Amino acid sequence: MRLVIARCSVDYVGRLTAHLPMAPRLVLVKADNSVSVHADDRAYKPLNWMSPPCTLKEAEAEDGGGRVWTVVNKAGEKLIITMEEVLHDSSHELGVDPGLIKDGVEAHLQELLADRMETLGEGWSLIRREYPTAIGPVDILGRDAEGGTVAVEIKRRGEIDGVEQLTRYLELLNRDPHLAPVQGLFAAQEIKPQARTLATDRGIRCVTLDYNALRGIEDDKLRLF
Amino acid sequence: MRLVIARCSVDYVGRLTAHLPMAPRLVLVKADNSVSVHADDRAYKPLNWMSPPCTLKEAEAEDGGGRVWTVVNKAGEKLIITMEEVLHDSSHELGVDPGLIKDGVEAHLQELLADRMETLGEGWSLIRREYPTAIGPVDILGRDAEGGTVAVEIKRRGEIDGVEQLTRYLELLNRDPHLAPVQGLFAAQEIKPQARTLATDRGIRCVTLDYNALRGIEDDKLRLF
DNA sequence: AGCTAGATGTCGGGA
DNA sequence: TCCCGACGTCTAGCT
Repeated sequence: MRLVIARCSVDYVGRLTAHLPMAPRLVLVKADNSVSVHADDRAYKPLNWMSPPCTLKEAEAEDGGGRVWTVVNKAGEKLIITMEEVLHDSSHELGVDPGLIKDGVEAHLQELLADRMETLGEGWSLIRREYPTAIGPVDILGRDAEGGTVAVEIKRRGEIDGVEQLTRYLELLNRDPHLAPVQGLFAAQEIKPQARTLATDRGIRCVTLDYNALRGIEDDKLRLF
Repeated sequence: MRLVIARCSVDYVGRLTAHLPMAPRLVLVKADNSVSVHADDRAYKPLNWMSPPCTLKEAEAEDGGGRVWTVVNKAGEKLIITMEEVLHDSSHELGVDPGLIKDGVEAHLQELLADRMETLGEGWSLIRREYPTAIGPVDILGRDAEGGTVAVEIKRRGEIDGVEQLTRYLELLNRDPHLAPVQGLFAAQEIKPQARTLATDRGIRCVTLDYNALRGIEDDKLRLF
């Protein structure tokens, strides 16, 4: 990891064309040769960057007044950094990162729900997770107390495109005489009003999930063993 | 801008729960108090971060063996960084960035197409760009050679949600007796197979755009003046 | 390698 | 403020 603070201008030519006028910025070079240019605001997003795999070439400017970095990737996208004045330049060995452990994403919600179908409806049971269809897998396919089929779409945040997605699945599943009629259920930790309206209009039931409660139930289960 | 290289562990509790085991990393603190934690790979995305506005509190660890940073935002999301060993710590004044100048984005495609409706179909003409409807503006509304109305949705990459969007517009526009029947056209530099299938199934024609060719035509036009 | 769907998406514009 | 669509989306997982 190399940290350079420099007055620089930046040009990117690739999927679009972009230019940054001369100003002091942080230029970050990582072990994989990737480069990012940061201003002194916004945590997440660099002003400009080149993702790996890419190559970095460092050269003196023609007028001798600074350095020019040229970063190129396979697709021919190019990032050119012209440094007028270098204020800081240090390198550090970090090694490979052990990586991030996440909890609470959609995949996890799906696991929890599949284990506790009865939180969706009394007497409901699981047929299978990731039920395959021609247009992609349905998050959960289940059976209600009367033996009817239920297709469940799970989102962390329920928005219109999630309802559209479920609608497409339902249309397809309802063509299968073994399954039809298939009921739709839209489950999310938070459902946007527009999504709820659209779902209700299409006869799709909405359920908001309490992740902590679900996890709590799971924790209780684990505590029994 | 403050640059810290440290052996640290990180915990995030907010929209999800995430944990990073103790390892050497870059911790970046920007002038707006935002914090990001970077490993030595991937240019774009930090392992963990807190977006502004947020507050940063620095304290000694209870056992005196290091520092603990607590970053909190309005929503109560929390990022906790425990530093066991600080390998580098420097601060730099950068000032406000003059900002990025972009060119060649999506809006440009729309401009180009509006100017060259005949590339979409022989004898086609423009009614207007950003034609307003109750659910948002249609990218281009035009007329075909027979005087029929055409709604055009433009994307750089054509995917399913773009087809859904156009479908909603068409449904609405077709309720207007002055416009109906309205034909749909899905135009993009690249159209994904699933999107093409869905569009075709709904009677929406697909067109792939050649940005360079369109721009070339425009350049030729300019060269006349 | 190509494709699909998820994301702590982030970011900007308009109602 | 919320809502919605664009983004050099990025990224992981699967065919």
